[in-house]
Amino acid sequence: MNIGFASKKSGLPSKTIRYYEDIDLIKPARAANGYRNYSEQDIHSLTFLHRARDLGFSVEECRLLLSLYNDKNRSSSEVKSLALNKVATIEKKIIELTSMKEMLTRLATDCHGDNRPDCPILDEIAGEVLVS
Amino acid sequence: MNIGFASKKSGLPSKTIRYYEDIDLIKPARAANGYRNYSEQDIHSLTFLHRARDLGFSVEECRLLLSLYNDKNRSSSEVKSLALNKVATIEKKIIELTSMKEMLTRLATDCHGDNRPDCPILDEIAGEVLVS
DNA sequence: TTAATCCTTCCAGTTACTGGAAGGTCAAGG
DNA sequence: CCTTGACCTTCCAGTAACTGGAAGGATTAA
Repeated sequence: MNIGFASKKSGLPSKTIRYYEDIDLIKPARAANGYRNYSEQDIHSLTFLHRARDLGFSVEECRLLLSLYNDKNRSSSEVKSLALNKVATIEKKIIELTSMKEMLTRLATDCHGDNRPDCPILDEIAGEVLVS
Repeated sequence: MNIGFASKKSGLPSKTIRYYEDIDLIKPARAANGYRNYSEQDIHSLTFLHRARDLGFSVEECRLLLSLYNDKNRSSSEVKSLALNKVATIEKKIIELTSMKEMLTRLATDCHGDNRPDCPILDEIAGEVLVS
């Protein structure tokens, strides 16, 4: 099947699918006219990639996951440790975003938000008084 | 003062300070030898930028915040709405990350993580069974 | 004088796509 | 048979916000 259909099946934009080929993630066959021709297995891989990306894995991590998926001698511990590392990274990011959010919320609460120029938000960004 | 000192004062790497000049955020004076020469006011702006970036504002938003900071006719409501929009964006991101984290945690819990190849994580990424 | 540590500019690379141009192919309708 | 529209192809450039490194000039201390 050609790229438009592969896109619909996998949920990835055609542009992204071509990009994945560019970086050697999936190489489809070619039809006589030069069009890409995706097998069921290819679609499977594309869907796998789509889901792994949605779970927060980088493209390089997805490459590894895909190779592990196709490696019948893999150790599940390798996959698990990838997943747990990702969880840790995500947790760190959540903590960081939460603290940013709390700070901004406090600043916004302090600001009356009308047409006058005095603004605690700017004052605090400018001043020494930022407390997280 | 030259860029190394400005870097120490503002907490921004010299590279970043030069980059901010490149994109017209802050233009310091130049000494006779061609070195950048930062005034106290420049340092103030750099510190402002550093903090606003840390709060999650994009560089373009920082440009706007800096211009508002220097605009004595500003309305505080404009600043407040920037802050509240940012809070909303951050909240969305946190929700997204939290759902990724929960999913990965569940997958990792289901995986025994030893030297055998069978792995529920890969199975679920590959299969139709992803439930968020 | 020389070595270390600044500073300068400029070019390239990062991540993961996305947009767009220029042009080939295919299926359907008139 | 021709045209039109929707596909497909490749290639080039741009995004965000830096970061690294090369090549070379300036300053300072020993």
